[in-house]
Amino acid sequence: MRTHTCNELRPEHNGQTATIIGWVNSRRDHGGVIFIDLRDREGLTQCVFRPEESAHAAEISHSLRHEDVVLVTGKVEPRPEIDGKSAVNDELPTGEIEIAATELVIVNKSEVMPFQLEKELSNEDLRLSHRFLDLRRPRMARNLRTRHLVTKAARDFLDREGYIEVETPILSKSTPEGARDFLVPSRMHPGAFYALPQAPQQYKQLLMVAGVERYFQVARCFRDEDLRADRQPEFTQVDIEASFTNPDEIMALVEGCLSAMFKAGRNVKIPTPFDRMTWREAMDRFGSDKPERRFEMELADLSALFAQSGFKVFSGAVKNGGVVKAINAKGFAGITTGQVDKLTEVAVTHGAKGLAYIQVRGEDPSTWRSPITKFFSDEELAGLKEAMNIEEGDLVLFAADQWEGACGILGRIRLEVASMQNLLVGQDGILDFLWVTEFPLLAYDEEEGRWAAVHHPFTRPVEEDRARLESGDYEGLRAQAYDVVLNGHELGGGSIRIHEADLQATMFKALGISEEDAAREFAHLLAAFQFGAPPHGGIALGLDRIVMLVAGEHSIREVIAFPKNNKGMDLMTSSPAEATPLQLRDLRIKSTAQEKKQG
RNA sequence: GGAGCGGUAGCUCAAUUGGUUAGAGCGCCGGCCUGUCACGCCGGAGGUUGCGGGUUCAAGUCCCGUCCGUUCCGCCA
Repeated sequence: MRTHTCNELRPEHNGQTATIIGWVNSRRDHGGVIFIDLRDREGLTQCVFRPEESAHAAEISHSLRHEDVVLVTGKVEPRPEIDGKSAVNDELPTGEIEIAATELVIVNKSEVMPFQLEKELSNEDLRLSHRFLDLRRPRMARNLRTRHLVTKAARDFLDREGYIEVETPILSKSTPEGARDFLVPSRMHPGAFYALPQAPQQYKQLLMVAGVERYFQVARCFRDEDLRADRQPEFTQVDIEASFTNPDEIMALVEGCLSAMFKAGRNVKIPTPFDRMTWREAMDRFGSDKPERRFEMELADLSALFAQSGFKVFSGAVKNGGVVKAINAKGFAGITTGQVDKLTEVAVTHGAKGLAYIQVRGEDPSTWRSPITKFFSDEELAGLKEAMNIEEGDLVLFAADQWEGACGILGRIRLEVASMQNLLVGQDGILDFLWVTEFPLLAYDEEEGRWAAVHHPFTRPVEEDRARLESGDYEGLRAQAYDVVLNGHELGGGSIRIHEADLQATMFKALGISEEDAAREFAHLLAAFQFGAPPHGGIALGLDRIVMLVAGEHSIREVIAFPKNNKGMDLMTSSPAEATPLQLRDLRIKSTAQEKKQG
């Protein structure tokens, strides 16, 4: 067997006989002398085959092809100097030596590869259907290792903090709130189904009632919803819960945990504590509950300035209790018509009627190019110039609507403009962590005509808002909930929970869940709360997203070994797949074909 | 469910206004080469332009439908 890995031999090994095994990364056949770069997971080592050392090994080395698995034995030698030129390869850690092969065993031949490992591949289908080959690429191998290091760092950190990992069931119970569940039919209980957990939320709260006090789990979660670049139907959370705690403690814990994870995966020290900002401030200044703060372009409030404006779109919005907000895209007056159209489209997609803007061609407002400035008074123009710090070359963009809507639209526009202006190019090294606190407790769902939990139904209101919850005054209630944000990505969210049966019942009532439904769906939780449930709270961190950001990737698929494609399929194993009639019979489920037959 | 972008050789891509036999690089196959390291040089094979229909003297290119991929919206407590 091998005596060394492919990233182990150095000049100090010169003269020794070594055996290495791995994949043929490349072959450079000079007719007489042949070079092979042998690869294992640790690195590359050059093997040189010369007829004078072993005619046999040199002969069969000609037949080597990409990705053959071979075993090479030979003497470790320094790279020679040829015609005064050194053959040392500075790019390789093993570049000062080579193995002069005396024996070559072809362990296993490879078919011609469907793609070249050293080249980037845009065909996602091909990558996923041959994932076992895709993962051989150095970048993917590195990502797998990064994931391991980051996960291990989280486990080690939480262990040191007195948290114990407890596994909770995968075969679980469907819950009425939240995402669609994956259902698993029960053979022993025909017609009944398990659900795969969307999160171990209720189990971890029950573990608090059980007296575990400090729990964590690297937990697989499942949601049957449409996918995105940062969303998979199954994903992993670092799930944390503690008793007798408060938001400050949880936030400090998470700061320590994330520091350990980034240190382990990227060898960077992140400054703590993180900044904090209420949800209201985040929305007001950045138009997002996960602010990207690596560039400025903050939202300004112009409601007072335009309250009496002759431009009815603005004054009307204010009269209706709304706001006029604007951003100043410095130096972007040269925006193209196509880009304006694109921004307008973004605004309309998110519920705006249109997008008002001013291209600032000069100091004097008469030089400004805009479809709306003609409606403004001189005072309004002067006030606008002052409020927005308008200078030649700027582009000012407006939104007028109810506060949350206007902020949200402008927040999206802000990100789109930043993308157009390349404001984030070269900013990958900046890690801007932020806590967003005091999320709303409830939001009105127009479609369903009821109030819904913004976080989840177990989230505790801010204590001073509790009376309003109990009296049915749901507008603007704040939750003891917090999200941790990095560069505009939500890394995790948590809250202090409800631990009293009566408050939980009040919450279910607010969500329009009847007492009978609550008793049926959440009996275990309500019962548990009656036996000395400790005050508790926690958080869930999205491990896939964290690893993605640690690794500098742009999709979580790059840091998941075997991800699903956009349609939720595993192209390698071709799942989901139809079950056999026998399987379905055991489960007493009719196949689609049978149903059609029966009409 | 909706919108954008894409689908041309094994891979990455090109193909002018609709106009000759759809090209290039890499890979693959064969030959040459004793110091390369993405070796080099010579030669070769490889295509139902995702699929179906339409317009046209002529379609990779235009139109309609459909399938697939991807990004986003809805959705994701």
